[in-house]
Amino acid sequence: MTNKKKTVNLHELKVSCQNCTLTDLCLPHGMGTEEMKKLDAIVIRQQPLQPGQHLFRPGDKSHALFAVRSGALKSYCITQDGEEQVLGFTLPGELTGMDGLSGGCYSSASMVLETSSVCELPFGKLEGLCNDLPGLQKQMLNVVGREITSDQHMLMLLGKRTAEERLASFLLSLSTRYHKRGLSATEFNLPMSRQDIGNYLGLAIETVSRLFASFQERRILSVNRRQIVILDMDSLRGMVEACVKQSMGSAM
Amino acid sequence: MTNKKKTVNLHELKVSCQNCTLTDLCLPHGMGTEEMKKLDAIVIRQQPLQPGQHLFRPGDKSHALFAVRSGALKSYCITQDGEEQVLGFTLPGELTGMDGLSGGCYSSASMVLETSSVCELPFGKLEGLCNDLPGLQKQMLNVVGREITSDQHMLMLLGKRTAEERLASFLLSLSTRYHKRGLSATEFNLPMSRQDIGNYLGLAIETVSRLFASFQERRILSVNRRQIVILDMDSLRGMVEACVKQSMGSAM
DNA sequence: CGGTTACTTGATCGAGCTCAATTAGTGTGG
DNA sequence: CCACACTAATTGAGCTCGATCAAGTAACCG
Repeated sequence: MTNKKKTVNLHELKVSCQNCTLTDLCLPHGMGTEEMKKLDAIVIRQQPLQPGQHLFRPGDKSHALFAVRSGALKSYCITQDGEEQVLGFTLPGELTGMDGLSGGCYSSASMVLETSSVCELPFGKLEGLCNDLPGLQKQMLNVVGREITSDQHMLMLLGKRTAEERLASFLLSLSTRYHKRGLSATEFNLPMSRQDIGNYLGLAIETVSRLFASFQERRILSVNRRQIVILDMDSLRGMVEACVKQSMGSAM
Repeated sequence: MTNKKKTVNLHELKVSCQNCTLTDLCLPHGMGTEEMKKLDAIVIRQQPLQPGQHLFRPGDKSHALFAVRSGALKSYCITQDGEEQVLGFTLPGELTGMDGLSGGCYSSASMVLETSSVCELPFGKLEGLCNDLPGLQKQMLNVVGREITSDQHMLMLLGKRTAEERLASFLLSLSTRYHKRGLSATEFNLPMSRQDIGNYLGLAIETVSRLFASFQERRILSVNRRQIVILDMDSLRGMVEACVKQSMGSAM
């Protein structure tokens, strides 16, 4: 770590915002090269993180947003009686830590699910930069607004939808998000456990398992542990009569 | 409307941000007099609105946030199968319209529940002002962050809590919010119908009604149609083992 | 008044939870 | 390489909370 300055520099260069393939999804959406360079200057890039590691925990002094370059995170909070409540998953190109924007500390935790590479965007510097770059300020509010719309979509899901509709909606959301990222919309690996899925969707783990089995029987999915192949996208879509047409797929 | 210029001016003066009793809750929280005057200049004040009127509907081009001075609003969206999903209620001192920050249009509707007076904060002017007033920019993100935290609290409620816990949590939230506004924490009128409450909490209207009856039997509440008196606050609190300790009470 | 809407109360039923047992991966150490 | 432990996931059986269906009551309004 003390040797090889050059290697580190090369690495830094390679992962600058300009060369990142996530620009369409991440903060610098629609930015010019000059603007992106300025943003680039404030971004802190961490070493890849391992499963189980935390970006932050509830109560931690909040200091930054985090952009996921690769891997996957889950957001959750802990209820007073010690239960975990999964709030969402953050996939490449998406941001987490927005609940830290108010109150000076995070109200949720963010945990790494699979080896992930993450960019850190310090609030203070971000705010300062917003004054220079009106586009960034707009984009910040845009991203935060998407988060709100997405949360509202989840409220609808939990309030009104059956177990089957919830899982279908969840799978479609993952599919859409992976597809945006340039990956297959029909074949992907779940980065999270059944436990996490059930918790997130407000269902018992057994219900999730049974639904996967049922979808498989009906030739809608092929499921092998965490490997998912969507065989009948239309059937899934048919189950989801959502309001905010798949806005769930945005920064969650 | 064509006569009486003076009267209008007097009215305008009276309802300036400086004289508003909501400063502690609304956007200008922690602002100096000068800053508040600038904010004041961009605020549009509408005539009082009547029950049933809409501030906006899903799909409307989004142009502003709205701050409620008095009265109450409900936010909701419509699912594809025509059902209504209530997303939240906006009480005095709180903002609505944040889901319009992304995508150029509102994804939800905002409807007046009881005669309300509302301030309109145009996005464009708000953004411009953020450059002048770093405090405002911070406060904007703060308010939006609170919205996110609050939505996350609802996710937990709908995902994990029983009908009883949901209604208890809802009543405590109202109590807290009215109390902040200087009103009684124990006696208030519900601005919304049982229908709206049930819809919001993901419960059937009959369940809500039965719970009110049950709470009354147990001397926790006194309920007369929409008049609520909380008799045993501790019992209510005991039912709520929430994570983000009553952050639900913030701008919803 | 009669009609409409908001709310309450009762009776029944089922989606999904809970409890419990089984199976399939994933290391770990000898 | 295999036995062992441990966790993740599946599958089965019964039960419960809250939804649904249905009927009745109370406020409101022209």
